[in-house]
Amino acid sequence: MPVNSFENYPMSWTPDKKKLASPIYRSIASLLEYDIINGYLAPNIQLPPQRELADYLDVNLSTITRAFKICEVKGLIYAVTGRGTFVTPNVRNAIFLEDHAEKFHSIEMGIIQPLDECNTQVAEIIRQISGKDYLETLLDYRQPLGMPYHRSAARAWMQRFGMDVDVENIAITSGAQNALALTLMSLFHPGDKIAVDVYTYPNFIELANILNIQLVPVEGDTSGMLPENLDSVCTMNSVQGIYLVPSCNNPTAIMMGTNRRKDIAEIINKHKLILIEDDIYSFLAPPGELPVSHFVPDRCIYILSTSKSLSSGMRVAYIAYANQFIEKMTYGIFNVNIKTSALNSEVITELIHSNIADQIIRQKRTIARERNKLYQNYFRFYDSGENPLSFFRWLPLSRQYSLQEFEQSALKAGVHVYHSLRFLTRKQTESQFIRISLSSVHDTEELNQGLQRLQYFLLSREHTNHLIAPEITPS
Amino acid sequence: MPVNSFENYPMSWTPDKKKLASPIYRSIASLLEYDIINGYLAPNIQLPPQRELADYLDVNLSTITRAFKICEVKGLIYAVTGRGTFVTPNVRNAIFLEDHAEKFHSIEMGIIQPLDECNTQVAEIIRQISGKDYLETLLDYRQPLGMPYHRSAARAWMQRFGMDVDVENIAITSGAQNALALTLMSLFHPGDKIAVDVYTYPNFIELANILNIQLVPVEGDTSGMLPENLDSVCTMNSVQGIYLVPSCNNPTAIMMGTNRRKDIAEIINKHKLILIEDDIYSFLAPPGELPVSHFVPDRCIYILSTSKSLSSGMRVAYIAYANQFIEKMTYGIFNVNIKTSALNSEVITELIHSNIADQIIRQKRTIARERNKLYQNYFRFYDSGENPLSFFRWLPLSRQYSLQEFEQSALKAGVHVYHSLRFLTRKQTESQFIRISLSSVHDTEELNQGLQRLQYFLLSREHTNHLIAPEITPS
DNA sequence: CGATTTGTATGTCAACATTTA
DNA sequence: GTAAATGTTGACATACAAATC
Repeated sequence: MPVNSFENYPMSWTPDKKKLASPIYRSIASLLEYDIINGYLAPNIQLPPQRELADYLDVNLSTITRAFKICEVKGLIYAVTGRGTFVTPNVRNAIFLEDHAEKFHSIEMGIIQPLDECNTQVAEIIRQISGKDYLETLLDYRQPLGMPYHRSAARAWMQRFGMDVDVENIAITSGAQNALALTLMSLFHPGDKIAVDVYTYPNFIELANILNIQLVPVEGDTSGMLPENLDSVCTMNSVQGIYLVPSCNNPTAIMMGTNRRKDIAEIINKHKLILIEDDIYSFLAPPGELPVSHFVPDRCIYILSTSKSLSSGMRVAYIAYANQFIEKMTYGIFNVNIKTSALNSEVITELIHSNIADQIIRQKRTIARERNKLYQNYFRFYDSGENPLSFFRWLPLSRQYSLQEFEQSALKAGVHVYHSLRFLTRKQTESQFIRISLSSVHDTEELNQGLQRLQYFLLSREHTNHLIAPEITPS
Repeated sequence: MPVNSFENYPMSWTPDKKKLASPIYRSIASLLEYDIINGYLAPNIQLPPQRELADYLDVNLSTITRAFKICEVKGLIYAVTGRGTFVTPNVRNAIFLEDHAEKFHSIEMGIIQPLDECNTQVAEIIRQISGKDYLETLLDYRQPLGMPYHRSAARAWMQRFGMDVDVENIAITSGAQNALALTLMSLFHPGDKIAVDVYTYPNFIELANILNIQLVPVEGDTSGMLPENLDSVCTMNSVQGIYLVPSCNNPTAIMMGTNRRKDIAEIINKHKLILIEDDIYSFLAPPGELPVSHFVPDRCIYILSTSKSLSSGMRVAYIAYANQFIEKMTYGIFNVNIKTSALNSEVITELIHSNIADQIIRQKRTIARERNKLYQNYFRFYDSGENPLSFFRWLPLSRQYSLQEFEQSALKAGVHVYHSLRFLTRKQTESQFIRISLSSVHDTEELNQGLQRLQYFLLSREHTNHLIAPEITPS
């Protein structure tokens, strides 16, 4: 091979050799960072192979590797063995709850709002509480884990979803995301590995990134993550934990059946994993289904948010933890939150005690059923294992798009949806999907319009004959 | 040098050579971690020099260095060039807000409650808000950083304390501890170093521990941290950040004067540090004092909690960040909290707009003045630079005690106070102190009794003639 | 499917910096 | 104040692993 290949095929980046100072690797990293930040290197452009650059600069290959590593950690570039190193396009996959849709007069089917129309009942409860004479006792600093009365309500609410633990193993947190953050901080270390579904909740991906925890994707089937695959992944990888959303995986809407839950639990025991079970959609699952945590009571963290089921604005989630984690979780809660506002927690407690919580859930299930029926007028469910009441649906695309290009075009076509790359924990990407939220539109009429627009948009884009929705029934 | 020196002086740790598998450095790190976690290596014990261990295991010196680095990042060991490597003592110093005092019929002068008697006014505001017809709009999922209206109120409140930034640079968080957690997660990496006062806020110490961020203590004087020392520490250590509580350092009560603030700011600029300014006690500082952040607007994180100043139960803090941090902090807030409850934020906003906030602060300052006056009937201020309105005081002890023994004895003698070791960020401990909270007792009468008990207790313990409070004036 | 390209991981060596005697 | 002890850093060589053609 010619040593001077870069003379024939000029390199995309040729740093000035004279500018190199000791330490060389830092020097190279700074030059690269400068050129990327100032736009001399366009997004997605391929950098020269490390060996070529090493040759060109007369330094060792590893020195380039180290320089690139610095920039990779900063998120400026990404590298794939065998393919090359590329400048990162400026996207992160966290989903923000801004109304992208409004800006374009688009219909919101991207983010997942929890049918906030039920908030009238919550407002009513707040009014009631504010009239109580014990109001002031909710305003102080004590009880970092939650007031005993509130933790009892949490226990009762958990029991309703098949999770039965002692009050000592329960705490109140400021929402599910907060509970996840606490859990990762308290029980895991940087570099630890957690098994996840191939497609999983993007904010969990982001959180793991921030805390330098590695996610190991595990393939699944119609019933969710495959026990055999989890087993082999753990055998090869020294995995410490597993994250599951069994009632309705976000984004695939897959619901884990009882047998699969037991099988997964067995592998969790075998490899002594810490189970992080995010049961935020338990209220959409068939009543009576037991959580995976039920089968591994000694190694579970069970998170039951009330944001989707009852009220998003209150920011209250319940978390249950196995005995072995009590101390660490207590410290974690204290060191991240000090505590969760008892006023908010009281509101949820009252909802539960007054049975309004049950009403709200029934209401939400009814609306979800309607909307899913409407969805099926346009597209069919992708997988037989999907939760039929899911707030979102998963639709395959017939060919490959770029995330940004696809979402932007859809937005211009009047619908806000999310592309599957936002949820992907693996590098490779064979098939592509979109996630369609059914719960953020204001009413059925708007949903109908959104689905129509989406169908039209897809028909125009997916110009292969292999159509995504073979049995489209125009409304 | 004899190669077999470890035969003469047996090494404190002799891992089994046969257990080494490839990769060697990871293998060694695991063995070490195992032995520390299972107690085979006592805290503070010195490990063999890296060279000895390399000799003993027949591996390269750098291989040991790498193995040790892994354990150091995990916080298991710490190393000092020229001195050696040691097992980290795993003291947890977080202070829990449980009522230790009640159990012993003791008077609470340990934890720092924020004079919660002002909560009647807060309760009144909650009642008002619950009657408003916009209540429901506070209950949804949007606006992760806070509603624009709330962020404007935050801006106004910050301006009152000398911090003037744009609304775009402000967010609402769920309390100061939460803001600190977000900041450390978003802007720092495991292994990074942050300069702190020798004695500092214990929950910050704990948080740094959890996130594997190292704290580097910097000596101070009557006016707080010394710029020269900060400078030299940064020159030697590659420090990335600095944490300050300038209005009233917890636990020393030291208040940083204007000139010192400017001088520290200069060093922050010189070393390009990230300033984390925790201005929770700004309402106790002389009006008109400018935050340190004011002098380093491009590298500051300014945290203004309302827990101590207005209402602890609402869990609302305001955070301002320099332009360069906007993106990272936004992601951090979203990934840890999703958002802070708008209901709580609305309560604080209303307190600010209705001027009740000002009233509360005036009230708290008056009570603090009284209580400090009472304190001076028993003990004198330790340092001339202390904030005279501080919610807590700092009292030197004349000899060395063990933390637990001292606090327990005091509890039995009827007072709950905290020993200085809880706040210490350095290993060595020459002088000892106690922190005395003045703001958690119910009234002046109770404080009087508590101080009396404490004085009596100290007189009986500090049986050297060199008394801590030479000019005690019995009440 | 096997050779090639390309990035990654591990171990080694030498120079350096700080602490202590 | 110098020498010894001890941890840190930068750079390199080699073997490995994944992607591509």
